Amino acid sequence: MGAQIPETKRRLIAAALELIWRSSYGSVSVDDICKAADVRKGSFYHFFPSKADLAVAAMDHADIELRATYDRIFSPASPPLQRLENLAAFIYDAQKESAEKYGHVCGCPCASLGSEMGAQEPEIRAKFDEQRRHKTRYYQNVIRDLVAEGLLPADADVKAKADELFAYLMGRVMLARIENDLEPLRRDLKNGIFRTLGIAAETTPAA
Amino acid sequence: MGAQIPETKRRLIAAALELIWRSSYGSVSVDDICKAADVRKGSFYHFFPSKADLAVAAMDHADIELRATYDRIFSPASPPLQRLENLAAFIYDAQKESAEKYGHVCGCPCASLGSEMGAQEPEIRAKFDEQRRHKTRYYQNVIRDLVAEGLLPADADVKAKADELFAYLMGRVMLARIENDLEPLRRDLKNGIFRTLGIAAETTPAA
DNA sequence: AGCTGTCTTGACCGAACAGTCAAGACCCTA
DNA sequence: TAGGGTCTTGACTGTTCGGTCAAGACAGCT
Repeated sequence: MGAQIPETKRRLIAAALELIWRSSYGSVSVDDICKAADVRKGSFYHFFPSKADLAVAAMDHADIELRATYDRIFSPASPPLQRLENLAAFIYDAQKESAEKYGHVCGCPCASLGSEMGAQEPEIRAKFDEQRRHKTRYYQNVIRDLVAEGLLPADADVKAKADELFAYLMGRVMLARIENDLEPLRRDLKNGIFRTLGIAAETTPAA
Repeated sequence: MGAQIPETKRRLIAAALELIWRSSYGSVSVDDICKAADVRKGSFYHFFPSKADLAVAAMDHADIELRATYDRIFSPASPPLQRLENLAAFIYDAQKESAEKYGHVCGCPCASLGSEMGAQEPEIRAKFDEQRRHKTRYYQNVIRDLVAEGLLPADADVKAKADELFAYLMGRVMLARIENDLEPLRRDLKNGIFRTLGIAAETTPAA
């Protein structure tokens, strides 16, 4: 199981993810990635048949890195409303960190890659879809618990609500990147999540 | 006023918009655009100082082309709920048309460009922001009419709701592009708009 | 006819691009 | 210690990239 990824390959993936996240797939060359990873080009093509394959590996890496965090955010030990607040806070914090580190809000690398290259590289689209389904499983789980607690009606369409939540969050994060603006995430994201799911929000926007 | 844009320049803008919409900024070269517009490269650089400047002009063109359509969709002659239904139907129809014409759902060219290049080309970000503000003016207008008709409470935050609607629609359209899937637009967009604005939806999802 | 400004042309540039390859270094196992 | 698979290296390929340029075509004006 433990795939035992070689150090060089790991460095290439990490460098690619960082560079593509900051700018874009098309703006980052294989040479850029090799230089950032301190790896020669021949090694690159030893591990990856093409630049697009590395991009897919980078998407995978980004997703897998987040799994422990998502397990913590959606821990069944927390009440479901708390989990949603955790999610909103995490998204804001992660985007804020990217802005401080790279000078601008970086959004979601998988969504940006999917938008830029999904049509031309089917494997990128497929990887995005896989990750979308993976994330909506967390959302479905918390929605079911909201139903169980009576915070959502028993006949709520769990799958539909989870899909709506994914679309809402992705849109908000991408907009934050495009506009380079964290403020709407800080101010409105929590209420937006509640509204999207149909939970009566008692809170006012963050000051 | 009538800026009198030369035919050659017009062809370059149209070709650039089409090619970038289909694929992406980074995947389309100046040569590609020139070939599609049947224009020689020297002419290109006579009209545009750089590829990025053409992209901004293409965003402008895309937006201006839509203004008459938006005026029709949001005509004050229609009841406000009808305007929102018009909007949902237009978005679906436009995306469906792009899918039939180009083989896949193309999303919004300005959002894709903004995501891909906004960080590196400030003028692209600025143009996107200008267009976002322009569109939210339509949304604010219809929200005020919804308040006037008692469909929204008198103390509704018009600007906040308009911004939420923009984010929701952009997210939905970008997701349709990434996943190459029209179905959620057809099935859920109308209800999603109502939910985003806080209007009690009496309708069930489209079959 | 001559001038001027706008537009067009096609050849041209150096840099950057994705990708290749043969040769060798390294490490495990036999 | 010999062999073989994995990895590394750096030079290399042919193409394409965004952008430049000088020369000329063409129109409108005088």
